[in-house]
Amino acid sequence: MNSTMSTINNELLDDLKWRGLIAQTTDEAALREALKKPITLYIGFDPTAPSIHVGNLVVLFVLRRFQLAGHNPLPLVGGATGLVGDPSGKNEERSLNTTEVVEQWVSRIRSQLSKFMDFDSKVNPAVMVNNLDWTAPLSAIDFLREIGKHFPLSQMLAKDAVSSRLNKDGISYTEFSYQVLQAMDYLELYRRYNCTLQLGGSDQWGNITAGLDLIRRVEGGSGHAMTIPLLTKSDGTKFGKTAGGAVWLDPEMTSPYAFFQYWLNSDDADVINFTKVFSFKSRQEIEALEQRHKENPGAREAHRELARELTSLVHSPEIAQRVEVAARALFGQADLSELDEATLASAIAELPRTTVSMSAELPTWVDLLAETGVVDSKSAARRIIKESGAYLNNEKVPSEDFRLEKNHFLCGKYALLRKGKRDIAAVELIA
RNA sequence: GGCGGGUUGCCCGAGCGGCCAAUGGGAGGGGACUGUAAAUCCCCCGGCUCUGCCUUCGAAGGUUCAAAUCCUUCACCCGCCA
Repeated sequence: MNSTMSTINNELLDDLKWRGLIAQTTDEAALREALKKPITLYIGFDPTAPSIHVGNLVVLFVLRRFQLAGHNPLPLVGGATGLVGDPSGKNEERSLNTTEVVEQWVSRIRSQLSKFMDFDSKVNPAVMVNNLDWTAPLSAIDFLREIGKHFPLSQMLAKDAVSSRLNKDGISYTEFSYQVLQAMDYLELYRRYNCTLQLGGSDQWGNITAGLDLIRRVEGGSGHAMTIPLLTKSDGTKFGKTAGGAVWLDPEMTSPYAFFQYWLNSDDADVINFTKVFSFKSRQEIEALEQRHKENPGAREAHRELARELTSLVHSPEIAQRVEVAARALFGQADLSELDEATLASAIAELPRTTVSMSAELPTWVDLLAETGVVDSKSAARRIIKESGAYLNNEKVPSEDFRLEKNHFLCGKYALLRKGKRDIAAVELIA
């Protein structure tokens, strides 16, 4: 991200509203007024996994929109809060990760966050912060005297995240304290950077307002809170989940090919909403796109645009280009045997794959599919064959013990395994 | 502390000595129809060296030819009484 920053954009809140990105704010008129000048704002990301996922992108992109509008973003990675565990939205206590693991996740997430912010702007550079920096040096006694003293227990217990847990399986003192840590972050950023806005998912409201209370009590200051709605899909299922789990940004965890496919396969009913949330196209562009989508959904133009834009942003324009070409080759009507070796090789490079040796007897389709991880077990692979959803080079696999032969390899080297309509893997024959 | 109820496959939830890898629903998967969409219909849905074998019904023991189902202890949850 290196474009020159636009001047302060008074339309920001209206644009966010139009995109459906505002769930709740503190005094909106006051926030609107404050946004006429550049302000400093933050969002926290806790290291609960080695990578952030597409769900996290929703709020991260809102932070980016603020920066594009001329404000000063502080992406925060929760090196401290990640060690404690946020009870918000969780109905049971989570087990703690080791400090080594969290430390490693912090550094990975930090570098992921970096890709979406401009740290070199002369006007409003982003500043990466880690709450471990001010939390770790604090002693338990100081914490209790300087911070804890300002938290009335009645208010802490009234927070949704806490009270719902008290009515269920209970909550540990550790997770109970989470809101205090997050409140302390806001206070600390208020002091250090005059940060006066915290963004977060809608389940963060309680934690954010805890911070506002603390700022008022300790500094007599005030700030704003804004939450972003949970993104939902039209069919009611969770956004950002596939059969294989979350859609991650880390290319090792979700391949760029799979990432691209995830967006390309969005429901027609969702694709425009997703575009509003994830695309940095203007309202005019999106409305025009929506028009074309409605007229001819089968063209999948909106899907393609969304997949392209996001894959370019998250991975790179080159990678986006590559996986799109690969997908086109693999899904094209064209006979696979007509693909030239270079096209085939680069398409296959994007797929889950395995290799077999020329010397030994060639394995069965079942073994190979299980090996690539497209199915969970060989039983599952056999089942697919029985249900006639198994393909080798786009031809149906007839029986369970179907074995590959040398002449199956396209260009003498590659074979394509497919499960169902769109799950593809590759086998490479090596000497 | 006392009494009673519960803990089942990814989730919810039946089963209460053999016919149980375990009813049903949801999620998920395959097929048909399409547009690498949705809806709909049909089928599948623990694993394996697959006409059989192995591992699952909170944990560990026990009774029995045979247990998810009975007994004992432990852990956690939920009621009612103190």
